[in-house]
Amino acid sequence: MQRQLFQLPKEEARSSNEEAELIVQGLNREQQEAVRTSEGPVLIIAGPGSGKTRTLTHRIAYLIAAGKARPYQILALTFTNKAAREMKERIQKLVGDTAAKGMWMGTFHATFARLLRTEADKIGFTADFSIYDTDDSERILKQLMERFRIDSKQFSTRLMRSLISGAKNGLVSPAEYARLAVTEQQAKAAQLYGPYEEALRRANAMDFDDLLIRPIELFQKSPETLERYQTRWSYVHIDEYQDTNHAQYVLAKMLADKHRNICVVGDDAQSIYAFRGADIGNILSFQRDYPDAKVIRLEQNYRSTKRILQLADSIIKRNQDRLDKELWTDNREGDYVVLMEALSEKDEAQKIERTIRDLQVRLGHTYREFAVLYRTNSQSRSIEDALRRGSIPYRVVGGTPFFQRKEIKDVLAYLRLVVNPNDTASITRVINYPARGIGEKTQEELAAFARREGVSLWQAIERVEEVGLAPRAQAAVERFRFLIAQHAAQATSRPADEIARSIAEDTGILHELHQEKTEESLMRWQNVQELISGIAEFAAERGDEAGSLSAFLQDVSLMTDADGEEEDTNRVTLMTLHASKGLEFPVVFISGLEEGLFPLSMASQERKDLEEERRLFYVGVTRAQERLFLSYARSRFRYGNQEPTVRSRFLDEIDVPDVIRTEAGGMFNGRSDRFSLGASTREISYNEMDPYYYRRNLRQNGGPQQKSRTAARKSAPSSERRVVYDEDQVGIVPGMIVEHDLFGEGKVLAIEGAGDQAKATVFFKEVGQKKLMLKFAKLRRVG
DNA sequence: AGAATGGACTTTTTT
DNA sequence: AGTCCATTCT
Repeated sequence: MQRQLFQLPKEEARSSNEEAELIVQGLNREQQEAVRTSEGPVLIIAGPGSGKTRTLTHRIAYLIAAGKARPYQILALTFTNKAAREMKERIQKLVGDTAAKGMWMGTFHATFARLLRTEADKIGFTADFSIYDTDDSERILKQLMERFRIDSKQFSTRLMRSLISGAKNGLVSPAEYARLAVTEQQAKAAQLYGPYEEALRRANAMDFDDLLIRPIELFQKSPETLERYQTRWSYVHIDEYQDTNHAQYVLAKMLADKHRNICVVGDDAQSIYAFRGADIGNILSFQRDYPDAKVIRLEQNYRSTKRILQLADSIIKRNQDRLDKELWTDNREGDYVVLMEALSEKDEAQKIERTIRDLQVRLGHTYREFAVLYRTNSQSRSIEDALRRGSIPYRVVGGTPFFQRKEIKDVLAYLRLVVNPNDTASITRVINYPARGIGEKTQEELAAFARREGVSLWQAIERVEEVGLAPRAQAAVERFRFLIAQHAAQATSRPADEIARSIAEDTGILHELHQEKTEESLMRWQNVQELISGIAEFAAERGDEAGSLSAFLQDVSLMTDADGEEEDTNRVTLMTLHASKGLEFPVVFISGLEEGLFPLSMASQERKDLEEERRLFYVGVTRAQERLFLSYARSRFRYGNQEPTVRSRFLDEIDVPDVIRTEAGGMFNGRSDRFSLGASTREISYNEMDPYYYRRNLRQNGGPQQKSRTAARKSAPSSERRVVYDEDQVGIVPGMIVEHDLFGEGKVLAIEGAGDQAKATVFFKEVGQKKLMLKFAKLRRVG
C-alpha cells in the first residue's frame, strides 16, 4: 500500500516553458507574479471576486508545466470537495489529463483521512476506522453523560461536544483542559473529554477533529513518517486560508517545514467559520512564521458591479477586526441594489418568486443565474413553496442531504458495523432497529459489562453468555451477534454492494419499509435501493482495493451538501450564506434581513460574533455579479406562531448614497444611529439601543404601499400593530432594558400577544433568553 | 418490550 | 410546526 503512495505516474508530465507561458495568460500582473513566485513561502491576500482560486489553480498548473514539480509532489488543500474537484478539472485542462495525474487535492479532512488509512496502525487504529459525524459523537457523549449523571438538560450534549471539539482543535489534551477549565460547563466537558477520547479509540473511530489531530500525533510519534511526506510534497497549497483552525495550521506548517514552498490564499474579510474554530490569526501568524514570505495582494474585483462593491465596502468598514484592503473594479456602475420589504415570510418568498419571473421574462435571465441566500436552513421552506407554486425549478444545496436521511444512516450504520464491529455509536444506533427485543435494560447491562471488563461494546456482545442476561434477552443479542458476524466474515471477499443488499434484506429494514405502504415509507425504500446501487457504482468505478466497502464508508462521511449535485440543470439555487462561499451568480437575493435572524440573536451580543455575522453579509453581497436584492419580512413564523420582526441593523448601517433603492424606486436611507456601537467597549452596548425605535419604525415604514406614507402615519395610532405595541396596555416594548426578580437584568427582544396573553422574549445577561408571560413576570423598566 | 400519548423545547452556520 | 423526551398504557 505504501508503494502505491509513492509510485511515479506512468507518463512523464509533458512540461515545456512554452506551455507554462500559455498558462499564465489572461491573468493580471499581480496574479502572474503570484503564479510565478514558485520558491519559498507565498501569502496571497485577496478580496472577493479577485480570482484567487483561479490564481492558485494556475500556479499549480504552472509548476507542472514549467517542470518545477511533478504532480505527485503537489499537495493542495481546499475547503470543500467541490472546490478541489473544480481545481483538478481546470488543471487537467491546462496541462493535460495525464500530466496532472497523481496530485493530492482535496479538503483537509478527506486528505488526512486518506493518509491515515495507510498509517493508522502507527497510532493504534486499523485502516477500517469509522469516521464519526456530529451525530455519532453526540451519541457517545450522551451515553457518557448518563454514566456520569450529568444532567443533559442543564448541559446540552451539543454544548459539551462543541467545547470538547474546541479543545481538540486547539490541541489541548484532556489533562490540560481539566486544568484550564473555569466555568462549570467547562468542568463538565473536562470530565467527559478523556472518557470520550477513550471511547472513540476503543470503537476504532475518529471524529472530524481526529482527522486533523491524529496526523499530528502520528507525525510527532513517528518523525520518519513525517519526513517521508515532507519529502514527497515539495509544494503545499492552501485555499481559503482564513478558515483554517489551529490544528490545520500546525499540520500545514509541519508538512511544509522541509521545502518551505507553501502558498496560501485567503481573505480575512471572508472568514465565517470562527464558530468552528477557524482562526483569522493564522494569516498573521503566517507572516510571523515565514518572515521571508512574499505577500501578494489581489484587490481588483472582476465579479461585481461598482454599486454592489460599494455596498460591500460600506458593510465591511464597520468591522474593527480587519486588514485594510482597497477593493476596486473596472466593471460598470450597474443597477441599483433593491431593498424589498414584505409583510411575512410568505410574502417575501412570493416577491422573490415574482422578481425572478420578471427578470427571466423581461431581461432574459435563465434560472441557473439566480441564487436565493438565507441565514438558516429552515428559511428555505417558504421560498421553496413559493417557487413550486410558481413552477420555477430550483435546487436546494444542503438541508438534509441524502446521506443524512434516517433510513440511509441506519443502513450505513449496519455497514459500518460489518467493517468495524467495534463501532459503538453504530451499535447503539441499530442494536434494536428494527425492533428485535433488545431493550434499554439489556443494552445497559451490556454496556456495564463492557465497562467492567474494559472492552468495547461489541466484545461484550461477543461474550454475551458471561453477561448473565435473561434467557430471552440473551437469545436476542445472540441473534444480533450472528447477523453482524456473518456479514463481517464476508466483508472483504464479497463485492461491497452485495453485502449492502444482503444487510438491508437480512436486517428486515427493506421488509419493514415495504410493509408500511405509506408514500413516505415507499420513498425511504427507494432511497435504500438507491444507496445500494450507489455503492455498486462506487465499487465499479474504483476497482477492488479502493472500491472496498470501508473506503466507501469513509468517503461518505466526508461528503457534503454541495457535492454530488448536478449543476448542469437550469435551476434556481437555494442555499445558506455559508454554503455560498466561493460561488458567484448574476442575480442574488439575500433574504431574511431581520434582527434576531440576520444577525442571529445569539450572535449579536458580543462584538466578535456580530462581526462574523457582518462578514457573512459581506460574503453574501459579494456573490452577486450584476443584480442584488435584499429583503426582509415584517413578521415571521417562528416557534409555531407569527412573530413581529424588525429589519436588520445591517441595513441601517449602510451609509453609501445612491446604491440602494426600494422596490418602488424610492431612496433608501439607513438609520445608523439605531444601534450604537460603542467604539471603545468590547461589547455592543445594548443599553444604548433605542427602545422606541421599533414603534417609530413600524409606523413610518408604511409597508408595501410607500406612496401613502403620510396617510399611513396619520392613521397609525389606531392601525394594525397597536395591540402589540401599545405602551399603555403593555408597558414593555422591545429594546427596553428590564429587571426580573429572579433572572436579573435583561433586554426585551420581542413582544407577542396582547392583554393577559402578552408574552415577552427577554435576553437576560445572566441566564440567557427566556420567554415570559407579562402577566406573571412583573418586569420592571430600568433606566 | 414496545406503542401511544402528552409536554417541553427548539433553530445557527459545517468539515 | 416539528422533534425529542418521559410517562403511561397495552
